Amino acid sequence: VRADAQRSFDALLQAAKEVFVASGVDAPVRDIAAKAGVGVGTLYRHFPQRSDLIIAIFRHELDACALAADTFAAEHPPGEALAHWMQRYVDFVTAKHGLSAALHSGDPVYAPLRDYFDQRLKPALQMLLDRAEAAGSIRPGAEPGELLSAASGLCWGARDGEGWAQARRMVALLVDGLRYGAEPRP
Amino acid sequence: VRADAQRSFDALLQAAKEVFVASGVDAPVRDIAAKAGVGVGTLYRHFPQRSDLIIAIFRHELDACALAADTFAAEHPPGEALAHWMQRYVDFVTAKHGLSAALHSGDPVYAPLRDYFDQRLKPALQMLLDRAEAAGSIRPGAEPGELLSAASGLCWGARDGEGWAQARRMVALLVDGLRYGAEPRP
Amino acid sequence: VRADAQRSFDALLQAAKEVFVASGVDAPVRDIAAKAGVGVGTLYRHFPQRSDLIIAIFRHELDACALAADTFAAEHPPGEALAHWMQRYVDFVTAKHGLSAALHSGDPVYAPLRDYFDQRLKPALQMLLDRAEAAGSIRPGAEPGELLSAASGLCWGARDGEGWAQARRMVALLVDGLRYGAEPRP
Amino acid sequence: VRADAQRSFDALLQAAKEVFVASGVDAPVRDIAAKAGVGVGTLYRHFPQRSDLIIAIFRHELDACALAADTFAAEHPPGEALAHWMQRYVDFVTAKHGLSAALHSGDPVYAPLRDYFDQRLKPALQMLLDRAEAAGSIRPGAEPGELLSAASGLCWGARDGEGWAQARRMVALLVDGLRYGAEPRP
DNA sequence: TATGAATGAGTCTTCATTCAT
DNA sequence: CATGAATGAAGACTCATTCAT
Repeated sequence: VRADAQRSFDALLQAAKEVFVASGVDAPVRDIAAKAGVGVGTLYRHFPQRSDLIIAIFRHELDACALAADTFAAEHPPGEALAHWMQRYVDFVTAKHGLSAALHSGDPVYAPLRDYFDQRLKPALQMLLDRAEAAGSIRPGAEPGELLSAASGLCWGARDGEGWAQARRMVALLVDGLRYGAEPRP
Repeated sequence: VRADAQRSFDALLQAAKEVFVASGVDAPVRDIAAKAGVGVGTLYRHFPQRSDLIIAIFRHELDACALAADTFAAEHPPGEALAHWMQRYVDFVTAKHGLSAALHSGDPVYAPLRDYFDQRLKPALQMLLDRAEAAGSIRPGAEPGELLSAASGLCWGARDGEGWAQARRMVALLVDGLRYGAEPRP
Repeated sequence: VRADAQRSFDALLQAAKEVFVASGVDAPVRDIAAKAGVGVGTLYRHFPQRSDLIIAIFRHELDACALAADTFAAEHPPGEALAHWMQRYVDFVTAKHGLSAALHSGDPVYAPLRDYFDQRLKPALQMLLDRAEAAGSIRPGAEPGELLSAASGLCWGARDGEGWAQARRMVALLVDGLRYGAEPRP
Repeated sequence: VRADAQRSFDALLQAAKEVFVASGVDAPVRDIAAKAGVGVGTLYRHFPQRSDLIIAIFRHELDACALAADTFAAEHPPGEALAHWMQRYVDFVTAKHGLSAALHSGDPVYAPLRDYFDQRLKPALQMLLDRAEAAGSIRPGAEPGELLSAASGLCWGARDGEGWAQARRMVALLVDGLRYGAEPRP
């Protein structure tokens, strides 16, 4: 009995993703189960705690986001790579609507999640910042942790397409702030 | 009986202020009524919507913040006035714990709160933006509503002193973004 | 607003009495509320804990049982007063079907019930034991808490008249056990 | 495959024994299966009804308890044999925590169990009573069925070591009651 | 006008039982 | 035959909101 479980697991993950986007991370458990086409018992079997589900979703997409940093770094000039990745991060955060709220909640259950977040994304952004700084595209002194928090904040409440577009504009503005006062090098 | 009503009103305002700080703006209605020493019915009489209560609490300081725009405009060069006021706005938002959460929640219950917020602060910021733009301190096209939302978002989770300092740094960075690409005029 | 509450309170008490007899003290909260013709919220308002409801039902007769100790002590010789009261206690327990079950369940929900039970009946029995012991009618060292538990246990399943008679015989036997080895004094 | 089935059967019996002691006869089915190291499906195959499992366990231990009567009768004086066996009976009942509840539940599925109970234990206790009575260690007229019920009741709620000790003390007290008023014979 | 009692929908969570693998 | 995943009914509890007093 393996295929069933895997199918349920995947369905739950997918359903939770969608429901969290639509209703936030505090959405009723029953809604997620219903959307996945399984009983609530099945949800509880796979994810005893709500945070288990959140973490499962978060890790998956978070990895993809972190990996994108390398791709962008390889395919774009330093300054553009940074800007692009920040937009990519916006997509990640807005898609995971409410997950940053969980991250910031201070609840100790999310401690591992915070650690994982820092562990994966901070180095990725740090790398992009270093390259952009070395190229003189941005001024020095940017702190990756702060920028990630800030960008998350700028995505706050971005549920619809307009909110997403606004978040992208504001993050672009933030990146422009990094560019302000930079001394381009040859 | 008019004095009673006024007494209830004041007690509710004071109680809500304290409860919001302690438990956030989503605190149970009953807790607020209990702290005020009145029945929940009385609370609903004075504040039919939760947002009415929130507005009542924040109105005074929100007004003060809006008025500060004029002061800064009179006492500083356009670009600096804008930057200073944005920091002033950070102070307001971080002091009103949970306010930005309510603003961004998207919950229609808070619609009146958003309306009042926009009605007071948008014009104030618009004026500062216009002057800074006219002076060539910032590039054109900035949207006050977006900036207010963004700055609120940057204050997300800023409970302690460090969070406040970070919020100020990030808002300063955002303002630098506005400066980036501007063409200074004589 | 007093008549409503009283009406609900009484209805709940009456309903709970009937439901407990029919389905035991673990009957669904909703059943009791339904039988009383009120919402579950009303039940929780009056009786936040299930044990509060049980206590409310049993309190009156429990008090009467405790008071009987004084009466018996005044009207009978120490040894007989003890024996009589233990039979009185049997009547109380057998009449309150399910009470001892709740008392013995070990469920922390019933802790307040146990406390009240101990608070009322332990001192009453202790007094009777002290007097009987002082008179040399029973041997020393009897523990009131144990005896109450034991007598409750002996009433287990005593629903009909025969069960009641048997319970009385067994409790009498237990009291005889206390008498065994006593050294009568003048 | 026959050995597998037998192994599962035995494991389930042993596991159920332990789980019933720890959590009572209403313990989750899953716990028993888990402790036995088998799936719940296997449990249901061997014991379609919960009562089937209870009965299977009960009979085994009940036989051992009944046989102990002969052993005690052979190795101790009549009065002591009775007292000892009653304590042995306490051990049996407390070990089978909650089984007496099932026995008293009135559920017709347990009728054969009740019959078997009476058929095995009543004669055993009757024999001990007869011998003790003949020796003048106890007064005449004791009814084995009542005593068994009573002793079961005294074990009510005896989950921990202290409860067990108390049950033993109370049963000893009950036996002392039988001794009270006896006329020792040479 | 003030009160707070009443309502009941909404949520979480557990677990006996079935059945696909 | 064994497994354990899936199911979903059942029950406890909360709290925003209404309305009788």
